[in-house]
Amino acid sequence: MTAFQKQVFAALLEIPEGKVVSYGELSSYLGVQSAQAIGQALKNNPDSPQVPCHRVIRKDGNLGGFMGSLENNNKRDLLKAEGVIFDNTGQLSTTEAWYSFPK
DNA sequence: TACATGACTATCC
DNA sequence: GGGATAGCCATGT
Repeated sequence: MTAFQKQVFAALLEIPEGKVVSYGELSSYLGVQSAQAIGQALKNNPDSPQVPCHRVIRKDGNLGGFMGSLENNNKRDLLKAEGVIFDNTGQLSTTEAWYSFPK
């Protein structure tokens, strides 16, 4: 568990229910300029049920590759239950779900 | 220590 | 507008 990962997860927990953030925004918030670093931290997610890693999506509104790695299409429904609507192609259907970090 | 990889993004044909 | 390219940072081998 690196300090960087802790920051990633801490930031994730600040995301209110029904909101999502992009890798880029998250990385900027943490002070780095690499969204891939975020992905690395997330895929090593030690607390998968606790950390809402499914609230981190690509900047273009696509869920990204983690969806297939996890379950099937249940993630979309899970997010939908939280208020984040995706269409059947895995694209974010509403721009109102985007969350901006206060920093 | 050095090189390769990735759940990404921005730019350039 | 869509595909290819090159930076980007942290990790793992």
